[in-house]
Amino acid sequence: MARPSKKEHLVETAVKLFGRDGFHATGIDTILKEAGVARMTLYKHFRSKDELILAALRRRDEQFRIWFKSTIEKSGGSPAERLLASFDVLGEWFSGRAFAGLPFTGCSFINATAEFSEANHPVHQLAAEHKRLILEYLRLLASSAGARDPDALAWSISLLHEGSIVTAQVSGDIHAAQGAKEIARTVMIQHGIDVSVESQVSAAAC
Amino acid sequence: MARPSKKEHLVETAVKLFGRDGFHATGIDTILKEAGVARMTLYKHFRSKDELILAALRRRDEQFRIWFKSTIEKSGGSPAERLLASFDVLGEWFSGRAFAGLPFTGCSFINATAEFSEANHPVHQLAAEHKRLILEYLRLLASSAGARDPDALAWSISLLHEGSIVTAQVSGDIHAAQGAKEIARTVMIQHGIDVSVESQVSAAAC
DNA sequence: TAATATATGTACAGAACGGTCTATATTACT
DNA sequence: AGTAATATAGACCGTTCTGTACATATATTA
Repeated sequence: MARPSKKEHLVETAVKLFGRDGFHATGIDTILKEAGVARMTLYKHFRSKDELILAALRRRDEQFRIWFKSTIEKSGGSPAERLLASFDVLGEWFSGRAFAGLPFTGCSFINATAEFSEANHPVHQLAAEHKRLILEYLRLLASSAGARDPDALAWSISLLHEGSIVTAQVSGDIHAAQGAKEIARTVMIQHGIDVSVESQVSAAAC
Repeated sequence: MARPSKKEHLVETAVKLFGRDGFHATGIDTILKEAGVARMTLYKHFRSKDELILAALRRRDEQFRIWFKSTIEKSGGSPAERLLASFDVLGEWFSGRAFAGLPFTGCSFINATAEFSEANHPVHQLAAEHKRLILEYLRLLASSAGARDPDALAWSISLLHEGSIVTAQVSGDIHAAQGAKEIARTVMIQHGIDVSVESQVSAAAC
C-alpha cells in the first residue's frame, strides 16, 4: 500500500516536530499521531528513534540546501551579489515566510549539536557535514567572485550566517540578516571584491 | 548541615549536566546522583525541574559574565583592544581550558533556545536576557573606544561572537575565535577605530 | 540540652518513554 | 482467483520520567 508516501510523510513530520520542539522532547507517539502513521510502520522502516532522527536530518539537509541555493540563484546576480543575496535568503527564513510558513526555530543542525554534544555521535557528525556542504557552496561563489582567498572569504561568510541565525533565534532580532549582510560587504571589499551599491543598482537595472 | 550549601552544589551540578547533555535529556535522578543530594532536598528548594533549569541558567549567566568580563579586563588594553581581546577569551573557552577544564559544549543559552523555542518561555527569555547583558557590556567598550556608532559596532561584535561559538561547536573549528577576530578588526576600522597591529604592539611594549 | 531547620532514604504514584508482539487488513503479483 | 508480502491498529512490556509522602537523621543555634 501507499508506496508513494507513508515513509516520506513520517520523515517530514519528524523534520517538523524535531525542528520545533527538539529531539529529546519529541516523543515517537507524537510524531506517529501527527503523521497518522502506525507504530509498526515506523519500526519497519527504522531500527530506532535515533535512526529516525538521522533520516529526518538527512531530509532537512537536502531540503534546506536545495531551497537555499535555488533561492539565491533566483536572485540572478553575479557571484559576488549572490554571496550578499544569501543574507536576504536567510532573512526570508527568519521571517517565517519560507518552508510552508512554519515559524523560524533556528537551524536544526545547530540545535542538533546542542542536544548531541559528543563530536563522535552520528547526529553531531551529520550536522557538521551539513555545514561543510554549505561552506563548499560558498567557496564556489567566493571563487567565482574572484576573491583573493576564496576559502577564507567563504569561511567568513559562513560565520556571519551562523551569527545571524543565532541572533535571530535567541534575541528574535528581525534585522539579524541585514546587519550581517553589511558586515559581509565590508569583508568582501577587504577580499578585493567590488560590492559597491552602484554595481548592484546597475545590475538590477539590466 | 551543609555550610557548603547543598543547594549551591545542586545548582552547579545542574549547570554542568544540563550544559553537557541538554535539558530534556538530563533527568532529575542523574543530577541528584552526581551531586550526592537527596531527592527531597531538591524539591525543598525548587518547585519543579523547570525551576531548577532556570536556577541553573541564572547561575551560569552570572558565572559566565563574571569570567568573561574579568578575563578581558585582565588583558589590560584600551577599550578597542579589549573588544578584540574578547575573541581571545572565547578561544580560551573553546579550547576547554576555562571552567575547570570541562569540555566546550557550546553556549548554554543558545542551546537552551534550541530546546525551548517558544519566545515566551521563561527559559528562552532568560537566554535572551543573557545575550542582552553581554551586548550591553560590548556597547560600553564600543563607546569607550570612540566608535562612531557604538550600538552598531557592539551588535556586530556580538554577532561575530555567536558565529564563532557556533562554528566551534558544530564544526569543531579550533580557529573560529581567531578568524572572527580578524573580521572584527575590519569592522572596527570601518567604525573609525584604530586597531593597527602597531598600536597593539606598542601598547604591549609599554 | 532543647528547639529548629535542614537533609536523608525509600517507597510510591501516575504518566510517558522506546520498543515488541499479534492478529487483521490491504496490497501486488502470478 | 490465489498467494505472498506488507501495512495496519492497538494491546502490551519493562523502563524511566517528574513529583509526592513519610518517617528518620543530622547539624546549627538558643
